[in-house]
Amino acid sequence: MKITDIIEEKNLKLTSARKELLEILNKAKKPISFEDIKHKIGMDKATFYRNISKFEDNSIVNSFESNDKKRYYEVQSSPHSHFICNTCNTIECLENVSPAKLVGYTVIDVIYKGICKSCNETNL
Amino acid sequence: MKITDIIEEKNLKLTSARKELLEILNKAKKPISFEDIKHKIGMDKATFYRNISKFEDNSIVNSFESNDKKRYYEVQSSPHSHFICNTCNTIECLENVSPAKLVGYTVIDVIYKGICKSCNETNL
DNA sequence: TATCTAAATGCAACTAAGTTGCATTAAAGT
DNA sequence: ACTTTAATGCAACTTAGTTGCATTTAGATA
Ligand SMILES: [Mn+2]
Ligand SMILES: [Mn+2]
Ligand SMILES: [Zn+2]
Ligand SMILES: [Zn+2]
Repeated sequence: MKITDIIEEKNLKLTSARKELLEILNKAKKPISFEDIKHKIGMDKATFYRNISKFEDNSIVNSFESNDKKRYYEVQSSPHSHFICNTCNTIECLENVSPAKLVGYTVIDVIYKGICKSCNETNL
Repeated sequence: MKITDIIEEKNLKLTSARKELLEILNKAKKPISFEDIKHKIGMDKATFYRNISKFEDNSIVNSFESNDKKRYYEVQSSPHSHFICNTCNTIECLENVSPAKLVGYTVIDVIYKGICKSCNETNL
Protein backbone atom coordinates (compact mmCIF):
# COMPACT_ATOMS: atom_id res chain seq x y z
CA MET A 1 0.00 0.00 0.00
CA LYS A 2 1.24 3.43 -0.94
CA ILE A 3 2.07 6.07 1.66
CA THR A 4 -0.34 8.62 0.22
CA ASP A 5 -3.13 6.07 0.33
CA ILE A 6 -2.40 5.14 3.93
CA ILE A 7 -2.65 8.77 5.01
CA GLU A 8 -5.74 9.54 2.97
CA GLU A 9 -7.53 6.45 4.21
CA LYS A 10 -7.29 7.80 7.76
CA ASN A 11 -8.31 11.33 6.74
CA LEU A 12 -5.02 12.83 7.82
CA LYS A 13 -3.39 15.82 6.17
CA LEU A 14 -0.62 14.78 3.84
CA THR A 15 2.19 17.06 4.94
CA SER A 16 5.79 16.84 3.78
CA ALA A 17 6.91 15.87 7.28
CA ARG A 18 4.49 12.96 7.34
CA LYS A 19 5.47 11.81 3.90
CA GLU A 20 9.14 11.90 4.80
CA LEU A 21 8.57 10.06 8.07
CA LEU A 22 6.35 7.35 6.66
CA GLU A 23 8.72 6.76 3.76
CA ILE A 24 11.60 6.10 6.14
CA LEU A 25 9.51 3.87 8.38
CA ASN A 26 8.19 1.99 5.38
CA LYS A 27 11.65 1.27 3.99
CA ALA A 28 13.06 0.18 7.35
CA LYS A 29 13.29 -3.54 7.85
CA LYS A 30 13.43 -3.10 11.62
CA PRO A 31 11.75 -0.87 14.17
CA ILE A 32 13.61 2.42 14.51
CA SER A 33 13.98 5.05 17.22
CA PHE A 34 14.06 8.84 17.03
CA GLU A 35 17.79 8.62 17.62
CA ASP A 36 18.12 6.39 14.58
CA ILE A 37 16.58 8.85 12.16
CA LYS A 38 16.99 12.29 13.66
CA HIS A 39 19.82 13.08 11.26
CA LYS A 40 17.87 11.91 8.24
CA ILE A 41 14.76 13.95 8.82
CA GLY A 42 14.12 17.63 8.36
CA MET A 43 11.39 18.06 10.92
CA ASP A 44 11.75 19.15 14.52
CA LYS A 45 11.61 16.46 17.20
CA ALA A 46 8.31 17.84 18.45
CA THR A 47 6.87 17.26 14.99
CA PHE A 48 8.38 13.80 14.88
CA TYR A 49 6.77 12.78 18.16
CA ARG A 50 3.44 14.41 17.37
CA ASN A 51 3.26 12.64 14.03
CA ILE A 52 4.33 9.31 15.46
CA SER A 53 1.67 9.73 18.10
CA LYS A 54 -0.96 10.47 15.48
CA PHE A 55 0.17 7.46 13.45
CA GLU A 56 -0.22 5.28 16.51
CA ASP A 57 -3.68 6.67 17.24
CA ASN A 58 -4.63 5.74 13.69
CA SER A 59 -3.05 2.28 13.84
CA ILE A 60 -0.55 3.12 11.12
CA VAL A 61 2.44 2.64 13.41
CA ASN A 62 3.07 0.64 16.55
CA SER A 63 5.87 0.90 19.04
CA PHE A 64 7.58 -0.63 22.02
CA GLU A 65 10.32 0.16 24.46
CA SER A 66 13.69 -1.57 24.05
CA ASN A 67 16.56 -2.27 26.40
CA ASP A 68 18.18 1.08 25.71
CA LYS A 69 15.24 3.03 27.13
CA LYS A 70 14.30 4.29 23.70
CA ARG A 71 11.02 3.75 21.95
CA TYR A 72 11.08 1.91 18.63
CA TYR A 73 8.52 2.43 15.89
CA GLU A 74 7.47 0.38 12.89
CA VAL A 75 4.73 0.49 10.29
CA GLN A 76 1.96 -1.81 11.38
CA SER A 77 1.87 -4.77 9.06
CA SER A 78 0.87 -8.29 9.98
CA PRO A 79 0.96 -8.72 13.75
CA HIS A 80 4.18 -10.30 14.96
CA SER A 81 6.37 -10.51 18.02
CA HIS A 82 9.86 -9.16 18.59
CA PHE A 83 13.13 -10.44 19.95
CA ILE A 84 15.45 -8.06 21.76
CA CYS A 85 19.00 -9.25 22.37
CA ASN A 86 20.37 -8.45 25.82
CA THR A 87 23.90 -8.70 24.46
CA CYS A 88 23.93 -6.70 21.22
CA ASN A 89 20.59 -4.88 21.69
CA THR A 90 19.47 -5.82 18.21
CA ILE A 91 15.75 -5.96 17.61
CA GLU A 92 14.38 -8.64 15.33
CA CYS A 93 10.87 -9.04 14.00
CA LEU A 94 9.65 -12.60 14.48
CA GLU A 95 7.21 -13.03 11.64
CA ASN A 96 6.72 -16.73 12.01
CA VAL A 97 6.22 -17.08 15.73
CA SER A 98 2.60 -17.43 16.75
CA PRO A 99 2.01 -15.67 20.06
CA ALA A 100 1.03 -17.85 22.99
CA LYS A 101 -2.57 -17.61 24.04
CA LEU A 102 -3.31 -16.83 27.67
CA VAL A 103 -6.76 -17.76 28.90
CA GLY A 104 -8.67 -14.68 30.04
CA TYR A 105 -6.15 -12.24 28.59
CA THR A 106 -6.00 -10.54 25.22
CA VAL A 107 -2.42 -10.78 24.03
CA ILE A 108 -1.64 -7.92 21.65
CA ASP A 109 2.12 -7.94 21.63
CA VAL A 110 4.89 -10.29 22.77
CA ILE A 111 8.48 -9.28 23.39
CA TYR A 112 11.08 -11.95 23.87
CA LYS A 113 14.34 -11.00 25.53
CA GLY A 114 17.50 -13.02 25.65
CA ILE A 115 20.42 -13.85 23.45
CA CYS A 116 19.99 -13.69 19.71
CA LYS A 117 21.16 -16.24 17.16
CA SER A 118 24.33 -14.46 16.12
CA CYS A 119 25.39 -13.67 19.69
CA ASN A 120 24.80 -17.30 20.58
CA GLU A 121 27.01 -18.46 17.72
CA THR A 122 29.77 -16.03 18.62
CA ASN A 123 30.03 -17.51 22.10
CA LEU A 124 30.41 -21.16 21.15
CA MET B 1 16.91 -17.40 51.40
CA LYS B 2 17.76 -14.61 53.81
CA ILE B 3 18.81 -11.16 52.61
CA THR B 4 22.10 -11.22 54.47
CA ASP B 5 22.95 -14.55 52.89
CA ILE B 6 22.11 -13.32 49.40
CA ILE B 7 24.46 -10.37 49.81
CA GLU B 8 27.28 -12.36 51.38
CA GLU B 9 27.09 -15.06 48.74
CA LYS B 10 27.93 -12.45 46.11
CA ASN B 11 30.70 -10.86 48.19
CA LEU B 12 28.94 -7.52 48.38
CA LYS B 13 29.18 -5.13 51.30
CA LEU B 14 26.12 -5.36 53.51
CA THR B 15 25.18 -1.71 53.89
CA SER B 16 22.03 -0.43 55.53
CA ALA B 17 20.83 0.94 52.20
CA ARG B 18 21.19 -2.47 50.56
CA LYS B 19 19.46 -4.23 53.43
CA GLU B 20 16.56 -1.78 53.29
CA LEU B 21 16.25 -2.05 49.52
CA LEU B 22 16.41 -5.82 49.34
CA GLU B 23 13.90 -6.18 52.15
CA ILE B 24 11.36 -4.10 50.26
CA LEU B 25 11.99 -5.91 46.99
CA ASN B 26 11.76 -9.25 48.75
CA LYS B 27 8.40 -8.48 50.33
CA ALA B 28 6.90 -7.07 47.13
CA LYS B 29 4.61 -9.43 45.25
CA LYS B 30 5.06 -7.47 42.06
CA PRO B 31 7.92 -5.70 40.30
CA ILE B 32 8.30 -2.16 41.61
CA SER B 33 9.73 1.07 40.24
CA PHE B 34 11.79 3.78 41.90
CA GLU B 35 8.66 5.91 41.93
CA ASP B 36 6.86 3.18 43.89
CA ILE B 37 9.31 3.10 46.76
CA LYS B 38 11.06 6.45 46.84
CA HIS B 39 8.97 7.55 49.81
CA LYS B 40 9.66 4.36 51.76
CA ILE B 41 13.43 4.42 51.47
CA GLY B 42 16.01 6.57 53.19
CA MET B 43 18.69 6.48 50.55
CA ASP B 44 19.28 8.97 47.77
CA LYS B 45 18.10 8.07 44.29
CA ALA B 46 21.69 7.82 43.09
CA THR B 47 22.26 5.18 45.74
CA PHE B 48 19.07 3.41 44.76
CA TYR B 49 20.07 3.17 41.11
CA ARG B 50 23.67 2.22 41.88
CA ASN B 51 22.55 -0.56 44.16
CA ILE B 52 19.90 -1.83 41.79
CA SER B 53 22.54 -1.86 39.09
CA LYS B 54 24.90 -3.85 41.29
CA PHE B 55 22.11 -6.27 42.15
CA GLU B 56 21.45 -6.79 38.47
CA ASP B 57 25.13 -7.36 37.74
CA ASN B 58 25.07 -10.03 40.42
CA SER B 59 21.83 -11.64 39.22
CA ILE B 60 20.03 -10.79 42.44
CA VAL B 61 17.50 -8.56 40.73
CA ASN B 62 16.10 -8.37 37.24
CA SER B 63 14.16 -5.60 35.58
CA PHE B 64 12.19 -4.53 32.57
CA GLU B 65 10.60 -1.43 31.16
CA SER B 66 6.85 -1.02 31.43
CA ASN B 67 4.31 1.02 29.50
CA ASP B 68 4.80 4.08 31.71
CA LYS B 69 8.44 4.41 30.67
CA LYS B 70 9.62 3.41 34.11
CA ARG B 71 11.84 0.50 34.94
CA TYR B 72 10.45 -2.20 37.24
CA TYR B 73 12.59 -4.37 39.48
CA GLU B 74 12.05 -7.67 41.23
CA VAL B 75 14.14 -10.17 43.14
CA GLN B 76 15.18 -12.90 40.78
CA SER B 77 13.36 -16.05 41.79
CA SER B 78 12.18 -18.79 39.48
CA PRO B 79 12.22 -17.52 35.92
CA HIS B 80 8.81 -16.40 34.73
CA SER B 81 7.21 -14.08 32.21
CA HIS B 82 5.19 -10.94 32.76
CA PHE B 83 1.95 -9.50 31.52
CA ILE B 84 1.58 -5.74 31.16
CA CYS B 85 -1.92 -4.40 30.66
CA ASN B 86 -2.21 -1.64 28.08
CA THR B 87 -5.40 -0.42 29.73
CA CYS B 88 -4.70 -0.32 33.48
CA ASN B 89 -0.87 -0.62 33.29
CA THR B 90 -0.86 -3.37 35.90
CA ILE B 91 2.07 -5.77 35.81
CA GLU B 92 1.45 -9.41 36.59
CA CYS B 93 3.96 -12.17 37.12
CA LEU B 94 2.98 -15.24 35.10
CA GLU B 95 4.45 -18.04 37.17
CA ASN B 96 2.77 -20.85 35.31
CA VAL B 97 3.38 -19.87 31.72
CA SER B 98 6.29 -21.69 30.17
CA PRO B 99 8.10 -19.40 27.75
CA ALA B 100 8.05 -20.42 24.11
CA LYS B 101 11.30 -21.84 22.81
CA LEU B 102 12.85 -20.24 19.76
CA VAL B 103 15.37 -22.35 17.89
CA GLY B 104 18.79 -20.73 17.90
CA TYR B 105 17.85 -18.13 20.50
CA THR B 106 18.18 -18.18 24.27
CA VAL B 107 14.93 -16.82 25.66
CA ILE B 108 15.51 -15.29 29.06
CA ASP B 109 12.40 -13.23 29.54
CA VAL B 110 9.04 -12.85 27.83
CA ILE B 111 6.81 -9.82 28.18
CA TYR B 112 3.23 -10.09 27.04
CA LYS B 113 1.30 -6.91 26.41
CA GLY B 114 -2.41 -6.58 25.95
CA ILE B 115 -5.55 -6.50 28.06
CA CYS B 116 -5.52 -8.18 31.43
CA LYS B 117 -8.21 -10.43 32.87
CA SER B 118 -9.93 -7.83 35.00
CA CYS B 119 -9.94 -5.19 32.26
CA ASN B 120 -11.39 -7.77 29.90
CA GLU B 121 -14.18 -8.58 32.36
CA THR B 122 -14.99 -4.90 32.93
CA ASN B 123 -15.62 -4.37 29.23
CA LEU B 124 -18.10 -7.21 28.67
C1' DT C 1 39.63 -2.95 69.61
C1' DA C 2 42.04 0.80 67.02
C1' DT C 3 43.56 1.59 62.32
C1' DC C 4 43.26 1.38 57.42
C1' DT C 5 41.40 1.35 52.69
C1' DA C 6 38.40 0.56 49.08
C1' DA C 7 33.81 0.72 48.28
C1' DA C 8 29.39 3.02 49.21
C1' DT C 9 26.91 7.18 50.05
C1' DG C 10 24.62 12.01 49.67
C1' DC C 11 24.31 15.88 47.19
C1' DA C 12 24.06 18.68 43.29
C1' DA C 13 24.68 19.15 38.65
C1' DC C 14 23.89 16.97 34.50
C1' DT C 15 21.81 14.14 30.35
C1' DA C 16 18.52 12.86 27.12
C1' DA C 17 13.81 11.19 25.70
C1' DG C 18 9.74 12.97 25.31
C1' DT C 19 6.09 16.88 26.07
C1' DT C 20 3.84 21.40 25.82
C1' DG C 21 2.59 26.41 24.82
C1' DC C 22 2.51 29.60 21.42
C1' DA C 23 3.10 32.19 17.32
C1' DT C 24 3.52 31.11 12.39
C1' DT C 25 2.68 28.33 8.25
C1' DA C 26 0.57 25.30 5.07
C1' DA C 27 -3.02 21.70 3.58
C1' DA C 28 -7.26 21.16 1.46
C1' DG C 29 -12.24 22.31 1.04
C1' DT C 30 -15.15 26.03 -0.91
C1' DA D 1 -7.98 33.16 -4.40
C1' DC D 2 -9.97 32.84 0.30
C1' DT D 3 -10.76 30.71 4.59
C1' DT D 4 -10.35 27.57 8.23
C1' DT D 5 -8.20 24.36 10.88
C1' DA D 6 -4.60 21.40 11.62
C1' DA D 7 0.45 21.03 11.46
C1' DT D 8 4.88 23.01 12.27
C1' DG D 9 9.23 25.17 14.45
C1' DC D 10 11.13 26.80 18.33
C1' DA D 11 12.15 27.19 23.00
C1' DA D 12 11.11 26.03 27.46
C1' DC D 13 9.90 22.37 30.30
C1' DT D 14 9.54 17.58 32.65
C1' DT D 15 11.38 13.56 34.51
C1' DA D 16 13.91 8.97 34.78
C1' DG D 17 18.22 7.98 35.24
C1' DT D 18 23.52 9.15 35.49
C1' DT D 19 27.86 11.16 37.07
C1' DG D 20 31.64 13.74 39.65
C1' DC D 21 33.22 14.62 43.95
C1' DA D 22 33.85 15.10 48.79
C1' DT D 23 32.58 12.42 52.89
C1' DT D 24 31.38 8.24 55.33
C1' DT D 25 31.32 3.43 56.44
C1' DA D 26 31.93 -1.80 56.02
C1' DG D 27 34.86 -4.98 57.10
C1' DA D 28 39.64 -6.65 56.73
C1' DT D 29 44.01 -6.48 59.15
C1' DA D 30 47.16 -5.94 62.93
MN1 LIG E 1 8.42 -5.80 13.84
MN1 LIG F 1 7.83 -11.24 38.14
ZN1 LIG G 1 22.64 -10.30 19.92
ZN1 LIG H 1 -5.75 -4.17 33.02
